[in-house]
Amino acid sequence: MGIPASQRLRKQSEFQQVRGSKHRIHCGPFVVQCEFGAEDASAPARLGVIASRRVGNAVRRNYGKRLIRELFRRHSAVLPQGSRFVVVLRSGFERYSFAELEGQFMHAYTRIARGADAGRAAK
RNA sequence: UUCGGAGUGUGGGCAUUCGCUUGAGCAUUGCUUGAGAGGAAAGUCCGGACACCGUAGGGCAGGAUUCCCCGUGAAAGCGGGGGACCGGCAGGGUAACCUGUCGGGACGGAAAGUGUCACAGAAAAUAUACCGCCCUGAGCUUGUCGAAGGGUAAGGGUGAAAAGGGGAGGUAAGAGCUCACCGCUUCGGAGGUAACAAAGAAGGCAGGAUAAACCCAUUCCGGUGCAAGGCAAAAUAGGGGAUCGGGCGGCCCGUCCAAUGAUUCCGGGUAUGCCGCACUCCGCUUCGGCGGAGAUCCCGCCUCGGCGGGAUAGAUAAAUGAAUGCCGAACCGCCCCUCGGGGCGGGGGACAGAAUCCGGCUUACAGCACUCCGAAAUCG
RNA sequence: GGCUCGGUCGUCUAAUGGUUAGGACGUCAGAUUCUCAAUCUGGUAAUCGGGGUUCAACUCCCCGUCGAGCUA
Repeated sequence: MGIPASQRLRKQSEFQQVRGSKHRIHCGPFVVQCEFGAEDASAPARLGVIASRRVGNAVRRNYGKRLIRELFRRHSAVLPQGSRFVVVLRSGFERYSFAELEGQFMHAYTRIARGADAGRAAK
């Protein structure tokens, strides 16, 4: 799977900070939330995945987390640096193939990029 | 042969590329190389190892255990055999019951004591007289009448359960009241390692069920659980109130510690990293490792007993993955067809993810293989 | 991860092992009203699943399942 431990969110405080963010995008099988400029501008983006018990048993939860992390790893180069992401898995994600999930993730990314540009322009 | 059920085993394979966790090496933050989920890792139902609680000693309370023998195991448990009991079937018998066979499992004790047994029924545990049967019989309407008193558990009906069975004698009617048989109880004890129990003797028959009701007996159990526990760092108000002994855990005795002591409540802060922890033990060490011994698994050799080599998951918002290609079972569609199968295309694997470790139990499980049981069809 | 507790109509709750599992709110039907509300009457509706003990189980025991709580 995807990403080293240094690029994962590991503390409850970090999760709660991103969960309070306004940037939230629904895309069917999952929800993406992000926060820009939380870290150093040169640091790579960091990711945390939330899979509640509603998603399924331990096998399904871990499988979903692996898929999301793999998507993050493939496209981490184009994500804005110094940002934090939290992906909340929803039940029924298994109905989507890996390619479909990738399309959903890229769609979410384009909206994130627009939001990030708008945020920079507002400053 | 097909279908169904139960049990056991197995639990898709190979290659390439890109990644993750971790050990080692080189280098200095990159490269090389090794390792990387299960039979249930699950449920957390039992038993241990290990760690801490400053005493783990005694008693009570509480919890667990439960026919006998053998094997295995540290224990829990598991396997085999036997005994008694219960249920089905068959045979004998009027019945009670006996014999045989198949199956079942939390199978010590109801004769230490207490409790409960609804509804129905006269009566439910010190048995009882509703109907019925029988005797005496006031009375007057003299009858197949009958107030009242008494005898009776044979018959009726109720119930899950009604206090031995059917028969003969006996009687006013009846009754183990008496008798033989069967059953039962007590004594007994051939035999058996034992649970158990044959023969025999005595007794007219008591002693309903329930202990997965309290309980009694038996054999055992100190408590808490790796979020145990240790080290380091950081932060804060080392604050205020109450109690007077506290460690102690459910209680008592006992024991240990001790008034700048301890507990508890209120308010506030922190909840981070490392070790424990990754086959085990021993020795050496420059603390990085090295060597030896042992356990388990795999491979090779082989004189079939060993020898040689290799290996032993260790994460913590929690690694063990993704993509592509080839092979591939179930299943679906089409075609051929000697009706057994063959070809082409699609399809692409059940339950499920280590969390201190180990042993068991329970539960989930597609397909395939094997064994057993049942049903149907065909052949002999 | 470890430990502990619980599950009763749609919801909140009662029931000593013993009647047809009771009550309130809800819901449905009827009555009342010109209509609605309120009110009255009646109905509907449940023991988490499986097995065992017992004459009889919501209750006792075992296995599973779902859901809570505690624990640094």
